[in-house]
Parts: sequence; C-alpha cells; structure tokens
Amino acid sequence: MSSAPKNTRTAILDAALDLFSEHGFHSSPISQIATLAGVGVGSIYRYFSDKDALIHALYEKVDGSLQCAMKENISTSVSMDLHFKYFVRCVVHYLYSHPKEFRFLEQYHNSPYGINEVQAKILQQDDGRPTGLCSEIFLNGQQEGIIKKLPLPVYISMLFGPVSYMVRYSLSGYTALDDTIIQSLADACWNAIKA
Amino acid sequence: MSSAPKNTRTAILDAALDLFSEHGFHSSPISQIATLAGVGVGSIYRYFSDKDALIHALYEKVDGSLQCAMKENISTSVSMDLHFKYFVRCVVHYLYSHPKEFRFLEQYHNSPYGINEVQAKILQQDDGRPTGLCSEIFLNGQQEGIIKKLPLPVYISMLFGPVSYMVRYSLSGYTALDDTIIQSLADACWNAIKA
Amino acid sequence: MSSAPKNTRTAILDAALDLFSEHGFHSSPISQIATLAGVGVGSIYRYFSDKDALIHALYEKVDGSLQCAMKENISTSVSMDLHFKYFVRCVVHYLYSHPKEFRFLEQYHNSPYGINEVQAKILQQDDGRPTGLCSEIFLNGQQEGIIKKLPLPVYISMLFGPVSYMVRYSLSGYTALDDTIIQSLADACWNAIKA
Amino acid sequence: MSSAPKNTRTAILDAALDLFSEHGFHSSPISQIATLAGVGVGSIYRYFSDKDALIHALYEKVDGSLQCAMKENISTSVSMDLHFKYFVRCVVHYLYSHPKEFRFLEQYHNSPYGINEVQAKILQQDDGRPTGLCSEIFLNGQQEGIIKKLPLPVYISMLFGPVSYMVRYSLSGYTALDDTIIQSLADACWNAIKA
DNA sequence: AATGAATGAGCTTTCATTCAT
DNA sequence: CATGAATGAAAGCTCATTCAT
Repeated sequence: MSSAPKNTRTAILDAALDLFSEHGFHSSPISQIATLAGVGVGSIYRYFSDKDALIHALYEKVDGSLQCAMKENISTSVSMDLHFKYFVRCVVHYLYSHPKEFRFLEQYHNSPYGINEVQAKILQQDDGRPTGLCSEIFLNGQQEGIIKKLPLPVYISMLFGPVSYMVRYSLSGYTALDDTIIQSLADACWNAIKA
Repeated sequence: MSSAPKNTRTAILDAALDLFSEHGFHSSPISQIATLAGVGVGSIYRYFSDKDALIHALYEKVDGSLQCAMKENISTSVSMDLHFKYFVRCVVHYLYSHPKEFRFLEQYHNSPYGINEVQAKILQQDDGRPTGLCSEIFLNGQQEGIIKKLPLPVYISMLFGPVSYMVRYSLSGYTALDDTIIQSLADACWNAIKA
Repeated sequence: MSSAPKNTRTAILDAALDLFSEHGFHSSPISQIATLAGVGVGSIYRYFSDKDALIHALYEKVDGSLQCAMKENISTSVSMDLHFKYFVRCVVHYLYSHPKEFRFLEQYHNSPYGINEVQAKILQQDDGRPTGLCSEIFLNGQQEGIIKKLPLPVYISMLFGPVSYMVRYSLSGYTALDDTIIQSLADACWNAIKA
Repeated sequence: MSSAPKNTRTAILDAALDLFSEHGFHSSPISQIATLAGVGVGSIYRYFSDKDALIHALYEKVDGSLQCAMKENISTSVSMDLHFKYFVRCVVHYLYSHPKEFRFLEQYHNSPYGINEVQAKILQQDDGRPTGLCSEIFLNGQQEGIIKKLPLPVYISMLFGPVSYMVRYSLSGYTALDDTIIQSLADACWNAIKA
C-alpha cells in the first residue's frame, strides 16, 4: 500500500500483514514475506528472531494502532450516550477501513499464538482495578447510574462482540455497512447497557 | 459422548478435535491425530481424502451439533422475551461446556479455511429468504412489533457477538460464568433489540 | 561397501560413516547422507531424532565395534608381555584396516560432540574402581610386579597414544605399516611400562 | 599474552582461537568472532580472504608458537636421557597451560582442514632427509647407540602420542597433572626408546 | 480394510560474504 | 580503512501423502 523507501522493518511488517491476513500464518512462508517486502530472506531475521517473534511484533503494532485509534475517540466532554454510540461507530469504521488489521487480529486472538493474550489486553487489570481502555468509562457510567450495573466483562462483550461480528459479516461481503446500519448497531449496543 | 468402541471415523474426528482445539490446525500432524485416534496414518485417508477434507468434515460435524443444540431450544410456545433470553443462556451453556468445539469453531471461522463459510452458515439464504436458524424468529418478532426493526445482521451480531466474547473470556480463565452473569448477558442482549 | 538390501538404519549409518570420515560432520549434509544411503531425507528422521543423534548413534556403533574387537583379543592365558604386545598389534591392525572408523572416532573425540565422552569411555570408572577394558589388565600386572607402578592414565596414554599416532601417520600416507614397524611399536610400548 | 591495544589482526586471531577451541569451527560464526574481537564483520575480510584462510592462518600462528616453545627447550648440552625427559615435561607443561591452543590443534589435525597437513608438519621431509624439530635428535641418539634403532615415525609416535593423550585426559578433568605424574610419563616415554 | 515405513516438497533458519556508506 | 545491513545459497527438519504388505 506504500512503496516509498520506508525502512526495512516496516516493509517486513507490512508485507507480513498482507499475507497473514490473506492466507493465514502458516500459509505465508517467510520467503514470500521477504519477496513482497522487497528484501532478502535473511533480512527478516535481522529484525525478528524467528517467525513467531515477527507474528507477535506485528500483533503489538496492529493492536497498538487500534488502541490509539480508540483512545483518540474517547472523551468525557459529552453525555455518555452520545459518546458511547459515537465510540462504537468509530471502532466499526476503523476496523472496516482496516480489513487486513481486522482479519489479522481475529486470527491472532483465536490462534494458539494469541489465545493467552486475550485476557491480558482489553481486560487488563492492575492491582485489582481495571485499567483497560474502556473500563474506566464503564465504571464511571455505572457509578453515575447512567448505565446498568453489570460485570465488566459483560460491558466489554456487549461492545466488542457485536462490533466484531458486524465487521466480519460486512467484510465477507454479506452485508453492506452504511451509516444507517452502523447507527443501528450503536443504538442497540447502548440500549443493551443503558440504565 | 463417546467411550464405547466407536467407529473409526468418529475416533478420528474426536482426536482431530482434541488436537486442533489445543494446538491449531497446523500444529496437529496427521500422524498425531492417528495415534490419538488409535488408528494407522493410512486409515485416515480411507475416510478423508486429505487433511483439508478432514478439517471441513469436522466443521460440519461440530457445527451440526451446535445447530441441533440450538434448534432444540427454539420454541414459539412462550413469549419472545423469555424465549430469547432462555435461548441466549442455552447457547452460552452449550459453548462453555463444549470448549473444544468452541475453540475449533472460532479458529475455523477466522482461518482461511472457514472465512468464506461465515456468511453461508448462520445467515444462509434460500431464494432471497433467510432460512437460518434464528432468522425466522427475528423476522417474526419484528413483524409483531415485539423487537425493534433492525437489519437481520444486526440481530445476529447482537446475539452471537456478545455470547462468543463472553465464552471466550471465561474459557481463557478471565471471568467466571455463573448463572447470574449469564443472565445479565441475556438481559442485555434482549434490551438491545426489544421494541 | 555393501549393497545388498540391508535394513534402512544400517544403510544410513554406513553412509554417514563414509561421509563424516571423508568430509567431516559439517560438510556432510543430511541430504547427501540420504542419497548415499539410497533413502529419502525424511527416512533419516524416522531413525534418528536429528543430526546430532545420528552422530552419537554412529559413535556408539563404531566405538562398540572397536571395543568388541579389542575384547576378543584379551586373554590371560599367556604371559603378560606377549599378551600386551599382541594386543597392541591387534589394535593397530584393527584401526588401520578400518580407516573410516578411525577417522570418525578421532574427529568425534576432538569435537565438541565427543569432548565430554573422552573420559567416560576408556577410563570409565565404577565406584572408584576402574572397569574399562584394559584397566584390569594393567592393575593386575602392576600388582604382580610385572609392570611398573604407574597411574592408570599413564598406562592408557602409553598404549593408545602411540597407537593412534602411528595409525594416523600411516593413513595419511606418510609411513608404511608393515609387521616390522608394528612390532617395533608394540615393543616400545611394552618397554615403556614393563617393570 | 595480550591486553594492551593490540593490532586488529591479532585481536581477530585471539577471538577466533577462543571460539574455535570452545565451540568448534562450524559453531563459531564470523559475526561472533568479530564481536569478540571488537571489530566489524567486514574488517575480518580485510585481513583474511575467507573463513578457511582465517583458520589456516590461526593454525600457522598456534603451531608456530608451539614449535618455538619446543625449540627453546632443545639443547644438546646435557645427556640425552635427561634432555629427552625434560623435553617431554616441557611439552606437557606447554600444552596443558595452553588449553585453547591444544584443543584447536587437535581439532584442526582431525578435521578435513588439517588432515593433509599432519604429515607435512612434524615429520616434514626435505630431500629425503627429515628436518622436523626432533628428527635430528632422534637420529643422532640412534647413531650414538643411546636409543634403540627404530623407524622415525615410531619415535615421534612414542613421544607425542602419550603426551597428547595425557593432556587431553587432564584437560577433560579426568586426571590431575602434577609433577609426579608428568615425570612418570616422561620416564615411560624414555624407557620406550632407550637402548 | 488397515497399516506405517518411506518419501520429498517445502518450510524455517543460519551464516559466509559483499558493498554502499 | 572500517563498518554492519543486506543477501541468498544451503542446511536441517517437518509432515501430508502414498503404497507395498
């Protein structure tokens, strides 16, 4: 998607994302990644100790970008209902406009590579208190009585579950993702948790 | 579900499920499947033309069992809200008590093997009219004004998205899945779509 | 050296001995060993878990043959001087007529593969008492006053050191190894330790 | 032997000796040698045309040092028996106190690198007359009737064979090398060849 | 029908060597 | 001169698949 003389490491990660998202980890030989990245096979091993390290590094990068994108759309300046629905729409937009990232993440999370990382990420806790991106918002809203009192995992599941499924459906060409349907989803998610 | 001297085909599929769910498709050699199934390597090729065929056959079986389990819990004899919430709880229970099947399905759906099958299944259409398991219920409820008028994919996403995420979280040991939390989830799902 | 339909494992070990002794461990690719053995590459891994295992297994075999050959020539029915000289000649003969085995052993003993096995073999001890092939003979001779009282390692060094060097010299084409010179060496070795 | 800001070539050779003696030629990548030597990879190729050249150059250096050390302890001013035994002790001492050099030499001599060099060295001949370090001494002693009349290779084997084995045994931790045992060895060697 | 030894294409990884800086 | 990023040939190893028994 870019061809300017960017640095080697980035070229490798980009190529890996392309192939992993399209063919899966195990049908994307290092040699193909190297070719697509326009580098020699050996170069990949200068930047990543082995294929697993490449996969994990790519995950960190892709997940980091997602986290950033979400963080940018978090604010507390507006009422929670508007904010929440806006946030849902943003996440859907982001994932739908980053199909390779989305497929890679889904694959990673459901593979032995990332199966142990599932919990650590979104629901990461620190000294018993959730520090994940959205945790605070949910807990605040709960304390203020704006949303129902539910266990944190339920909030998270009611947010990312539907979003993930909708994006998957639309990316597989089954349903269109216009603003109307996205708004429907956002509304439904909000209704699920609002007080 | 098995222990008596079952037939060879079943033994192979069971072994494959064990290994696929634990180590992934590509870290589960045919030879290991054969050993675990208590048959020779060659025998597997009497029942399945190749490894892909085995994977797809296993998917048909596992998915079929899930469909059956869901079908059993579909009735129209009670009010839709009770029925819907009951259905949600049943699906959660089923998936949580069939972790191998769950992990296999997730892996399959997010791999190149099953990525094209996503749409065909739950949302399968026949002559323009949805015939998927739950489609009719949603459409009926919608026509009767019991649930909001939403696109079908939104209903589906609001049902299976949260369910899938909750089960994944609990199977990865992050959150317990007692009746209370399951009920919370079911309620939230219903609130998302109720009129 | 043989071509009859011997079993696969033996064919592999024979081929490995040929190549290792000629080109060294690291210039003898598995693929070449396979070709020379007349088997597929994969077959080697049915019999040996990896290349190191093949090397060690070959050592066990070659060293075992050498031990057997030596054992056959150990007796106590004749006077020690005759016996000792005879033994030296036998070892020289054996090694000289098994050049591949000799070169392999030397390479193994002086490589990181076998560097730790040096001590364990010839000088192997059991509960503080030497049980190695020749140890008893030396100790007996020493107790009977036939040979000088020397530390065991000195006996061993005075036996195998000269033998090894002579065989190496002759195999590299520098000196002939006729009965006269072998006898000279045996005499010299005996003179070194006799009382 | 080094610590001051020595020149690059020496630094490379020292590093190579360290790694070769510890891990063998083929488990000592050029890049590691460079790192240990504190130079860039490319610099090694300024001093040595390729890895083989480095190995051979290191051999020349190490063997040269050994030859020098031995030459220093050769004299004709004392009786041959004392002289010979002293020489044996010196060689043992030198090798034992230069374990890296010893292991490198052994490895080299028994590898395809040095297998053809065996004859050329110690037993090197010039116009049919041996010119090797010790050759003259043996031939002189033989002519004067002080030592038995034996073929030259036998003398050499009776000298370096036992020495090499004893040092190898002691370096592998099997036996201690105190003055007593070294003296025993020297005596035995002398007894082997004395008239 | 069932077996598992044998296979080899294809993958991951290493490392001697080059060359632009 | 020195460097070390980049290279790719070549090595070790895996595993889906075949087929003689």
